[in-house]
Amino acid sequence: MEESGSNFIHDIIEADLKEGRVTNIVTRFPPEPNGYLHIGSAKAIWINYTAAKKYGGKFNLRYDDTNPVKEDDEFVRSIEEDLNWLGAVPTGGIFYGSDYFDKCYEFAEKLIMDKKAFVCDLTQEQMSEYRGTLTEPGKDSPYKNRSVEENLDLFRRMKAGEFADGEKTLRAIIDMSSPNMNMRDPVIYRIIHANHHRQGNKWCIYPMYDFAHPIQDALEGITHSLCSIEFENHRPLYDWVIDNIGFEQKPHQYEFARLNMTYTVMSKRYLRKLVETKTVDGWDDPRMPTLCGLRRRGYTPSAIFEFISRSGVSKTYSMADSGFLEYCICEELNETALRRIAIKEPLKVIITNYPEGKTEYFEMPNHPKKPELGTRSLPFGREIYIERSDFEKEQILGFIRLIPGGEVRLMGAYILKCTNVICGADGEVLSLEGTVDLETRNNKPIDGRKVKGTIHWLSLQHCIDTQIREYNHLFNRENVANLLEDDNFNEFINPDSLVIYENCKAEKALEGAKDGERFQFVRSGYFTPDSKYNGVFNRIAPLKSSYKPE
RNA sequence: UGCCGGAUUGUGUAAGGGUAGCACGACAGACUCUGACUCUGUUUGUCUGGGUUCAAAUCCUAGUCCGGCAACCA
Repeated sequence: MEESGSNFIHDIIEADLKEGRVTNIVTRFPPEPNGYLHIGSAKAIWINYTAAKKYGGKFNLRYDDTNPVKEDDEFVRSIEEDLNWLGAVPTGGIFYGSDYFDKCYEFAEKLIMDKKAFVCDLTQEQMSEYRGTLTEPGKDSPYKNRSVEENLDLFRRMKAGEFADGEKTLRAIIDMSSPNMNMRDPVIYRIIHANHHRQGNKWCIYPMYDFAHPIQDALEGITHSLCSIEFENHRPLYDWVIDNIGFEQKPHQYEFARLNMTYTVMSKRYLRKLVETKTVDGWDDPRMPTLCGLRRRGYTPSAIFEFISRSGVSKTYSMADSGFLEYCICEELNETALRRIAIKEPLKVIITNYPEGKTEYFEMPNHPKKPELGTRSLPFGREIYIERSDFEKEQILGFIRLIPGGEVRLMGAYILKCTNVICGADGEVLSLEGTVDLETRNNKPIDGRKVKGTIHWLSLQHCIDTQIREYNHLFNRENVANLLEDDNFNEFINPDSLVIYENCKAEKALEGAKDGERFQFVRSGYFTPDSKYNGVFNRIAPLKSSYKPE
């Protein structure tokens, strides 16, 4: 992961460094272990990781696990796996927000003693009423004037488990008339009698994010706490906590725009829904924007970071073109992927002028522009398969493939002429007959005639069976982020987001292709073996085509 | 009718008083035993109105539009 380029966050860091406000940069990635990481998480990782790296600082991973009912070890493991895969090493260490619960508790008591927090008995409904609205100020809780002693006693009894969930909360004393809702005496501790994935039953009171996060940042010596725009309104509260607890070294929060992409959703809520409704084949479905989905699809961490890096960082609401992500993986794979032949919809061709039982071998380059990547030999025989779409019964404007009586180059082999079309009763093409020009092995036709098209082929005797899965946009609308409010997004699901081809043929060299290997299937796209199902190749991305049928 | 942000070509992002640049896309052409890759060229932009200035995307001002905020979620 390179730290090339710059953005407004780097400008801030450079100014802080220059003015001597900070010396050692420390950033952090604070995922809540309540779901799988997605490409938007990768953006947050990249921003934090590269900011620290560029300025010689540290990058922490911190599981933000302050709510026991939502979090799970399963997600801790998946986050770890995804981070490993990305190669985002937490140079500053791995932490858990819940490991700071003792500290949080201590600071909460301090706030009480400083008359900056009180125990409130209001129910959730009541609190909502007291809070006011966006345009009207709230009013003070009737419990706001409890004495320090009473508050301390009550808070300790909350901790001791004397009260039921929701019976009491600890609230910061700030300002019920603040235009910022977050400052209207926000709850900082609530009672939850639940088993915590890491703390077990040690606690029955848990700090809220707004209280815990600045504390965690301060304790870890985070200098720049980078998060997405939605937390912008929380910054005053973040600063309030830091100031009122009295940390000497103050971390500062800065916000950037989260990643949105066309034709997909990024919120955990909707991703979960896609999984739960079985719209997709799990969190790692290759159509999902999750990191495990992208991994299974065949994307590389480098392509993902290239995409994020080149997309830039700003505070402007934006919608990244998912075609650009595809461009980034193709750009990389064009350089690195070995070329192979696979045929999605095979059409048999019998070469009538080629001896029965004869097999000859053609050396095919593994990469057209990189001879150092070697060659493999491809057997050729009297019966071959070609791609059904490379044949047309009639000449079509702009079509430069095989037609009856026409010629086409068999890639790396001879020029083939179609001499006969065998059709079924309904006119469907069953197979072809043809002849090859034996003079054209490694040669252009001697009579100088021009043969424009080149198609790929496979010897019927020597190929293996396989299945190919092509993936397209999950949604049929560019912007689905705003269209899902009514919860029935089924009508926006692209029915062709997964297309399975059952009876495909592939060259022998593809047999036993391993997890994580990526190939270019010539004239088709980039593919990788599926990690879940044997004998299946997933299409990572198609090759571009400038062929536009009229 | 509240508060906080934001607005630069189709998309994303630079330039922060001095020639609006880059990438992707689109279009046109060259090359090609992958209609890929590569190469060449073209196109389109500073939200609007005022103001300051020799000079404004940039500063001021008034609007407009967009995003976020009323969990004991993060």
